[in-house]
Amino acid sequence: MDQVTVRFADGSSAAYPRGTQLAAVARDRGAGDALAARVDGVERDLATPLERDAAVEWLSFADPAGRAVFWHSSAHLLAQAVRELFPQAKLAIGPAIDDGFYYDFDIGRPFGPEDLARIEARMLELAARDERIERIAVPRAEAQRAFAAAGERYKAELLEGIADDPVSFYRQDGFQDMCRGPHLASTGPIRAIKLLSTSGAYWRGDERREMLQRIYGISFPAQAALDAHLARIEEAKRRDHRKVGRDLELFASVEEVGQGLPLWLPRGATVRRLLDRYITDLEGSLGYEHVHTPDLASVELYKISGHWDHYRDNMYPPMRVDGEELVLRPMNCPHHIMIYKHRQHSYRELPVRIAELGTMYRYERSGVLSGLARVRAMTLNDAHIFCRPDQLTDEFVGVVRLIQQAYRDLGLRGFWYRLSLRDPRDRTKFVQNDAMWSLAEAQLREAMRRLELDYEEAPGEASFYGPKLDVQVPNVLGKDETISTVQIDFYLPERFGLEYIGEDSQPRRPVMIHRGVISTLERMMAFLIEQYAGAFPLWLAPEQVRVLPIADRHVGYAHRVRSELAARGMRVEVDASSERTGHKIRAAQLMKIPYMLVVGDREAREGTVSVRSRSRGDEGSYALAAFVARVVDEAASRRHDDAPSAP
RNA sequence: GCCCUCGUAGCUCAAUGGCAGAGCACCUCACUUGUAAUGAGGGGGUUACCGGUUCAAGUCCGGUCGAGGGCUCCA
Repeated sequence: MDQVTVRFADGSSAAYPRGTQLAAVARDRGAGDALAARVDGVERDLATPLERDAAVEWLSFADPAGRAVFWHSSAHLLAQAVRELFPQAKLAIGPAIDDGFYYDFDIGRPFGPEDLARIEARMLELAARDERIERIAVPRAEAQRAFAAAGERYKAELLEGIADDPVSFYRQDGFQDMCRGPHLASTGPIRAIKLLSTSGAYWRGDERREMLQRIYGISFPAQAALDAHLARIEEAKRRDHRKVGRDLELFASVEEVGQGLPLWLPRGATVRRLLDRYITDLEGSLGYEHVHTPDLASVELYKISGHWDHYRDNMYPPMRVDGEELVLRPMNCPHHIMIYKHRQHSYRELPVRIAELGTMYRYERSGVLSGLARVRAMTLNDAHIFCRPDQLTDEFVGVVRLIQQAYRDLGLRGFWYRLSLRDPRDRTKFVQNDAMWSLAEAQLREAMRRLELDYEEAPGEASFYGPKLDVQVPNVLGKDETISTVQIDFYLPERFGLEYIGEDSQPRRPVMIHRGVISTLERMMAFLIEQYAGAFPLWLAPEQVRVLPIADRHVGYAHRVRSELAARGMRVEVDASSERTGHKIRAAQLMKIPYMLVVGDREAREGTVSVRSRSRGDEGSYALAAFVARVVDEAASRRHDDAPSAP
């Protein structure tokens, strides 16, 4: 009785004849949607025979790992279609990514939109044939010969980086590609495909090497899922902060001012001021001291900090005046350090928390600029905490609590924590001081434990001077963005010779924490615009209430209503145009103004307002005083629970 | 910076190599309006910029600038 015992993820187990293929087990277990499987933790094709007892976990399209298999096979299908349509194409790499797949080709010319349509159509034809995908083992030498004969120099180079002999290939319908796998059992499940874009991409991500042509695509087991995905992309476009920023008159970029140098229009500047006040007040209540420092500094300051050596390429070149070399500051920390150094500090007064919404200038390469999200002049919600080593954990915990509070008020959700640590093997990217790193990393873990927060560790993602916590927030497309960051720094205190006087009246070295909570005002603005589709919660709305008089004779009463609200700090305008009420409502809705107050004969006579909410529509009549009280209260509560308005 | 795509009125978009147009917005006039667009009229353009091909260029070609999608970068 030659059997193997299989344990499944649900805890059950079953016995099968040795050599049974996973596909047969899946059928037997009713796991018809399995695309591949994890066998003892290793991903395998369903064609894999079971040769010994094993733990098996099915991977379907519902699992990230299953999707990766699906998209990886889709990438092979893309390569097959391109190879059939462009026989001269040389293949590079084609992995699955978070949202689909891509494949890099060298075909000696770029792909155009018509090419994408043809390739996509060919992929669908190939998938419909439901060809079997099989894994084959090819002796290394044979693969080398084949690549050389076909001129597949990229594949040949990839093979050099692989130690296996034989190496695995996957073959479908006469097309084959060197690949580790696993893959789908056949091409049939790939029923809906969309090729989304083409772009240039450097071979191996190295800008000194060949520029290849990359095709991005996505695929699904069913058309409905593809349609839903494309609808999400459309929704993201509708919310794009660059479009909403223009439509709602929040900010503008003009060529005459320069690349990456946006102008904040009055409405956008209002939101910016509100964010500035909000975070400044919150920090003030938590013991931060706000300062103002200049946007320029002597280049000497950055030579001391070490930034000049590490970061010069991203700084604007120095201006020479009166024998001095000045640079636009690319960060604020050296200025804050000088404020700390301005006088002596006792161990009793630490921690010192110096904060500033400081404007910084970074020379970003032109290709990376994007709306407000990536600019060359930006104002960072920055602060530097100078503390004793024994205070580090407490201070770190305090910063994380501050972040949590800000996210509650701003309505940021779905975020997670990433501890970015050094890669101990990379001796060039990180400051060399093993004891310092170990201590800092241990203290961060301890703080996270005390906060009872889950986090992921990301080795190699630390900054050069110390480990950090990044708070990742998913944007409209579900992609994570780093919004807040808390960085431990033992390095700059050393560079600048920072001190405090200890209990024993001897000088000691403080530790620094660099932290940004709401990122730069530019990036936070971009993020919030997209999150709210421009329909800011009442407390952040640039115009909170608009009064709509029915006819000219009601304009006087409308202004009285406006004054009552303005006296309570509300931002209110009157639409005194000669349009019909429907038109005024439409205009206010399109500007996403939270409340519209319709006032006519009845309201003027009774001292009321007819309230319309942008999200809930007509809410009926309110006594003016009652509405004022309600709306003032709602703004103070910073509620952000009203649904985004329809387009 | 590199690859590709794109650049027409404030916005969204038309215009086979053959007279630069529409809707919205703006201005004027009339209407005095009750919960998502009242009607009529008017102004607004070196078709991003520079050069070339052509009898003729928004359209074709080259360059520059800018934007977008990626690559690279993000201490």
